[in-house]
Amino acid sequence: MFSLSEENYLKAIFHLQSAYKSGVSTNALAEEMQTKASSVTDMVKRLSDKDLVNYKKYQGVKLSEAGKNAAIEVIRKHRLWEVFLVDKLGFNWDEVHEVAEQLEHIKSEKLTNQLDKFLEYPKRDPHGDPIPDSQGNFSVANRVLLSELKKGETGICVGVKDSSAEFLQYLDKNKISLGKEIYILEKEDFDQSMLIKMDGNELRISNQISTNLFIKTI
Amino acid sequence: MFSLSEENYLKAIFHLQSAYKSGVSTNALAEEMQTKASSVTDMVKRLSDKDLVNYKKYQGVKLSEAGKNAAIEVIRKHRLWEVFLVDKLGFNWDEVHEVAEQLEHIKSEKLTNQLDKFLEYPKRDPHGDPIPDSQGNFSVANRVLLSELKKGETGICVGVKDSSAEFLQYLDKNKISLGKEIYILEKEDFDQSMLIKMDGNELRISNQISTNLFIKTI
DNA sequence: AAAATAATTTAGACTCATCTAAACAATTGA
DNA sequence: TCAATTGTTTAGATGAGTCTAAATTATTTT
Repeated sequence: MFSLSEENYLKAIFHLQSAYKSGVSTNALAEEMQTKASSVTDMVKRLSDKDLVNYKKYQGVKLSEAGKNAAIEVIRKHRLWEVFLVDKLGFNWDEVHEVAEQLEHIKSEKLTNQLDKFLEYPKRDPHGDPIPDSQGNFSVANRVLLSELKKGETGICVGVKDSSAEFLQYLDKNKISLGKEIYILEKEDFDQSMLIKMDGNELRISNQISTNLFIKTI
Repeated sequence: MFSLSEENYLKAIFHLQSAYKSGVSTNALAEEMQTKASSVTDMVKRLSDKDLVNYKKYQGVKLSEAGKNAAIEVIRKHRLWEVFLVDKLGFNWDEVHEVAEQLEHIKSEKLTNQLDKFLEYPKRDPHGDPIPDSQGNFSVANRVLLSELKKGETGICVGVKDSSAEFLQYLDKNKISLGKEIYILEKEDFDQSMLIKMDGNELRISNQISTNLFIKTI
């Protein structure tokens, strides 16, 4: 079994690793964990002693197979609990993160698997992220950022990259939600903003927004 | 907010306090917490500094109003999660304790109250213990131990005093569950064992069993 | 390629929660 | 009542996880 802190580090390394496709640097991990580089070095050594990561001084850190499995298990629990909170307890998608951050550390295989069953084996969490199954397998999404679409193209909103409450509330306010069809009317060259059509209405979207919305093209 | 360890101490003091109706001794608390007396003294001092307990050297410890409220909140969460595990996730009543011990520390008022609502405001947990409402109020049960009934009396099984897996499994094996009607056919003077009638069948019950089953007389 | 800068690690300290061993206080009983 | 026993507290140490400040290594710049 791993400590709460160890699990959080493994999760953070997993996320950074898939974002940067290489060894994760101490500073990047410190930034992600909201802590100091020296604390990261200490923890990374402990994780290395437990063979959860491969670490060589000054060369960043990578998850071992065991570390990766542990990280995926935590992510599975996090996303299942998010589905529970939204679907069963009536939470909004911008309210679930902190609570799921706590629930993801509950240790009981039976709990996780029964929850999965109770929720009818959901494939994605409320933000469109894939949920690993009990074997740790999950679909790597066939999706692109809205910012990559060109004028005249259409896509369906399938996920968010930033799942901060602020961004999600912005989306709520503009009635943008998963499953919505979006058509690109115009795209400005100088600031990358776009004019989109959704539900028959026109809406202007900044680059900051379009680079945080995942789209499935149709 | 309180730490996991602080919450566990508050809960333990609450349970011992209502059992012994006076200040809780260091050794009793050490026994309940499965730790050493010196560790208890340390923690009790910290709780006292935070005004969660009243403590004077060598005179045991009592919960303050704030400490009592915190303890009740933890107990409320513990029992609500137990209901969730049994009613929604199909756990047996002997499997819920350790998981609920973890879930009871999740901090989110909204979560607790929405869970309560989702479960339709249950009054008792799977072991028959009362669940405090969001104001901390709960019915102090009008119940007696089975061992207190006399020959010829009848009662309904409403709770267990010992909720260890071993005891609960014994009850399962003998088809004793909450709601069952029990009639006392015989009571032995020398060992306090009793012959009971339940579901039309006769069953011999040792004193150890009858002192751990709560009954409502009818 | 040496100097400046940035990234990383080490050293030493802190808090929380625990422990053992020793000291001290309270209770019991001869 | 005073000695023995039991209960409780203190002193000092430990491990996890964190911090600051200083030292070390890597990378960039000139």
